[in-house]
Amino acid sequence: MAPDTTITAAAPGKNSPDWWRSVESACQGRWADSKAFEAEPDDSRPKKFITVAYPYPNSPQHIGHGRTYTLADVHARFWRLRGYNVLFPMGFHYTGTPILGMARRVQDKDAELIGNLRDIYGVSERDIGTFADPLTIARYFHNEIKMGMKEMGYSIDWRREFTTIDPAYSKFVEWQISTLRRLNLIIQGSHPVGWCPKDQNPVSQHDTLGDVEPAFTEYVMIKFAVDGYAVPVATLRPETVFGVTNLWVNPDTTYRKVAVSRDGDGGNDPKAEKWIVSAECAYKLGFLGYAVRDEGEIAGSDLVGEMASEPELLYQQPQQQQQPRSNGPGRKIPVLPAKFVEPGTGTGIVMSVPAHAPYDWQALRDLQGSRDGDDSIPQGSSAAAAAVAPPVKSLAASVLPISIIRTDGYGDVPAADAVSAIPDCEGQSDPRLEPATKELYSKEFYEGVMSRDGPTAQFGGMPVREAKDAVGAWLADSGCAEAFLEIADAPVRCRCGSECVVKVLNDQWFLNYGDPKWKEAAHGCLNGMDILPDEIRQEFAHVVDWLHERACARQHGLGTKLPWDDNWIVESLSDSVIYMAYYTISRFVNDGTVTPEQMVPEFFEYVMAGRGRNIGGADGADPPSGGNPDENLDAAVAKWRSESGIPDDALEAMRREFEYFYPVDYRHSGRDLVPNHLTFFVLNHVAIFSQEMWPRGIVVNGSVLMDGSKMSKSMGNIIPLRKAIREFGADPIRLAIIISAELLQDADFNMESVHGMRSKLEAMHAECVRLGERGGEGEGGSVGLGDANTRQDAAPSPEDVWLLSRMRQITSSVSESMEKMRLREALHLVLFETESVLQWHARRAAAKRRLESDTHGILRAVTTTRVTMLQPFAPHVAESMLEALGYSHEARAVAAWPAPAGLGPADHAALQAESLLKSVLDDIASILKVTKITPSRIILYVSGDGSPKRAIYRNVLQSVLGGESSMKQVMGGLMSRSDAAYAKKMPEYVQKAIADILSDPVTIREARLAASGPAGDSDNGGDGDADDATSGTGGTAGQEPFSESSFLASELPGIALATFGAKTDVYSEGDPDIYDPQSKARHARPFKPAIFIE
RNA sequence: GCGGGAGUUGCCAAGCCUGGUCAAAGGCGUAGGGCUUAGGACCCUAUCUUUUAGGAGUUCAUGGGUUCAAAUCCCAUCUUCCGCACCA
Repeated sequence: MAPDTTITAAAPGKNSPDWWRSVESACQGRWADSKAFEAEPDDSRPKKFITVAYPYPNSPQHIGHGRTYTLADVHARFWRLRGYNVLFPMGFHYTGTPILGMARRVQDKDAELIGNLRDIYGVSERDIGTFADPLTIARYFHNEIKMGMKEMGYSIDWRREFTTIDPAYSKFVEWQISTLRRLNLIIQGSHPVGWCPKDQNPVSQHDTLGDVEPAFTEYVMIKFAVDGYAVPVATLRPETVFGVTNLWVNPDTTYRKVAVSRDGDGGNDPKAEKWIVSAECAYKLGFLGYAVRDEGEIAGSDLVGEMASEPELLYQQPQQQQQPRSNGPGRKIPVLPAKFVEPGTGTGIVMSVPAHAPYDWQALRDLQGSRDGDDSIPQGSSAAAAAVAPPVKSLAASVLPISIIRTDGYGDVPAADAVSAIPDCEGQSDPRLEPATKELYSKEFYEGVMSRDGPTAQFGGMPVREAKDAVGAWLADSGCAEAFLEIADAPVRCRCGSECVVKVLNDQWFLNYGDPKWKEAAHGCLNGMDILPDEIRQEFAHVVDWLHERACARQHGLGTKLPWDDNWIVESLSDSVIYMAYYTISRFVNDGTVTPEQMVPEFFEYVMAGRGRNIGGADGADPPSGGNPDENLDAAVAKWRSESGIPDDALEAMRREFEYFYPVDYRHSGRDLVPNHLTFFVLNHVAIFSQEMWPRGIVVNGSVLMDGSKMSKSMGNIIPLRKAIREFGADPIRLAIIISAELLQDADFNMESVHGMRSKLEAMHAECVRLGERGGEGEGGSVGLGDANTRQDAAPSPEDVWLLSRMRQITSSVSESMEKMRLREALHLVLFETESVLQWHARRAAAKRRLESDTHGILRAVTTTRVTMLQPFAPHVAESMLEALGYSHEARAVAAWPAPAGLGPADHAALQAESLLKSVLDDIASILKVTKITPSRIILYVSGDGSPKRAIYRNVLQSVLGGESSMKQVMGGLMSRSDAAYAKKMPEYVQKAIADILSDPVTIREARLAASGPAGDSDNGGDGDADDATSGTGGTAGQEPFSESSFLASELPGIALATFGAKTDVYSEGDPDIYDPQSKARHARPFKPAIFIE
């Protein structure tokens, strides 16, 4: 006897963590020894290829990661038990930037990061010391995660493991990206990114202090002119350009005069323009694709009082001739001072639209403040106004608002309305102007319409929300305006401390997901896929529609270089979209069958696209199966093959491996990857592979909450998986994860639940030990239910028949749930539903004083079935349970998923009989509860076999089963039957019969129809049609009709005595010797006996 | 804004697709009991209101509607969570 088998069969002792560890390590050792999960092509078996998104090794796994992998593992194990050849592999995603960022932070001795590593992730000081090297980090956590996966019992084929920086993988990515380019799906263009000027790096959320995602504000920069200089203003509301009355500069700021050029350098480019902007703006322009050369400064105060020209475009429009704007065409507008102008925002110069912008309105009022006779001057602004130089004041006084947008609920000058709604406004620095501005903007944006007359005539009647873009485009097309991007939630700081800017990258490579043909193919693929759960399907469809160009290359980080441009590295989501195919050959890389040098693009074309297999050759039967026909390529591959140096048999083995396992049957991942990875996965497959290699299924799961709240480092509620395994055991954790929520829901994980699962499993195991100690006829044989019917005597007990029937139902429900990945439901059935079924059986058996030897056979059989179904969920302890039940090593190794048929036919008659028994017990209990009597005798009156109620009941049953369940319909049906016209006299009974029937499950109804007498017994000929339709149901056709009175007389007294401590008599309604002191018997209805208790 | 979810009896959470088996699973909490006097261990019972006969009443965000029948289907409203790109 092998030592491992003795370890696991023992019951858990006092120290349950030790016991769990021993069970787990024994099982895991056995799996490894028997290479249980090393899948090879096998044409005699159907295959399933199940994959999960591989982990990024920048932290250890926690429970949240554990969920996705556990779901996938249960899935893989389930199909394996169903006889499929399942491949379930794993890799590690090294490419990307976060690990680089971590390494940099370790170098910088970042206290927060080091604290987290030490306290939350439990990394030793010594190891942390080595983390200055990014690869060391990746390898450390790679190992950590892998150990955790093994300890969780994931059924992974580890021979195929790889990392995304392996040279061979890089070759694969080169092939992928070159293929996409050959198919013209990769394009080049410009693209803005958050940028750290010091590191010369794009920044993302991981790279910023406080993990802020750099977001952009897109301004329209409109160029006014002063003295031969362009004076650009940045605005979010380009449509208001028609209402500009003046410009604002900050008088305390020193502006820069700069030479700006789109290309070349600002100084020497003859086309360079001279601009005046704030120093901050000049700096930012340098990152936005402009060449900027400083040519001196000018004080804001010196700009005040200058007159600016608006863009020519605005007064060239013929429409405006009808009603010239106040200052006339080609008008000049004054430059005025305002303190609210921030040099760090936009260009540091602002256009003023006093009719529609509360700040502008108020700032003008502040300047005009001392005007005589105006008693509406806000308090507090007089002092400021007094300081305004007289020429400026008179300039300001000449400015009149130009109204250009009509909005319901506002007057001609909405900004004035908005400001006057602020009591005692304290001038342009009043903080209440901010919300007022937001509100007015929002109202005008959604409800406003451009005025039909005046300067806006060209856009007259257009809703503002459309005019905004239309005017912006109109200005830009004419060269009067340009886009200006700025960090929205500034300042965003890089981890190095410097402030980030927006940088426009000019030669960025994009995957053109906007290509309509590509989208169409992706939709086609999705439509044919099994998406679990199906609710998420429309989300995929929407993402496909919504995707457009996506950057697929970056300049820094770990990864594979673009084959045609080694300044760029393949972006790390783009290098992970078809890698499942790589699993089919990675074991050949790992064992040295093929070397990275040999893995040229032609290699992949041969193995994965089937090219070059029949050129000049053998059968010509296989057309090239690549998704993209290309004869030159075929020829090239054929040529390559003859000189590749890879032995034919090795090459064929790889091709066979790919052909056998591909496509992916199910791809598992978290819900967060739906809008990116999972959709890219589909898109890239349809682009690169031929249709028969397109993925067949996706399984999406929700995230994990810890005790109801999100897991986060700051809350300290991250529990590393390996720590949890040590404490509770892998199987209890697996079950707690599965039982906590259905697939798409967020799972609320908590330790109590793990605890509960552990005791549940321990109790089950103890039961197995008990059953196993008695031995069993199936001992050493196959694991199954062949020994279920072990009773030697002829007639099995009703409760045994019932138990087997229920198990059959449960088994088929579990199978169905598993196929749809409703694992929570499946596990619930295995654990709890089965439990309550067994409890009822035990109660029945105990009431009959059946001996253990009598029930042992059936209990062992049922428990075996249950444990078999538990295997995918709790693989370790289930194996130990099977062993405890007495099954040999060999039998356990092949223990297959139970087929419902193995339990014999479900006996609906037995199901309905037990249901009757239970409802009678419930009725007795509720009578006792209400009356509070202590029963000494219970008398039952069963509706008489020949009573008219039976005939009515049967007819009603037929009506209801036939879909007619309203009183009207049922009565109509009854009337048409000659003998049932009797029903007319007892409509209230008919009503009750309908209610009785509707309160039973359909299977019970059907069984009762079959049980309520042979077809046609109460019919005077004629309508045999209805009877034929139902006579076969319930599996009791040809048997004796079910007799309520004899069933209850034999089965009820024992259990009633055990339950209520009273003896029971059962009478039929019409019995001559009936004991019925309170005339209860007349209340008896079929399957609802009347009860009298004394 | 665009898109996708969610709102159930003290809490968490099933059920809704396939309307009647739903006063509504399961877990937690609470109360009582047992295990006989260690345990944050285990087991049983109860847990919307009402009821001395198995019954009745009122519930499943809110308001309408469809139906013999609605937590479940339809419409509207309110509240709330998540994703929106170069980032794994």
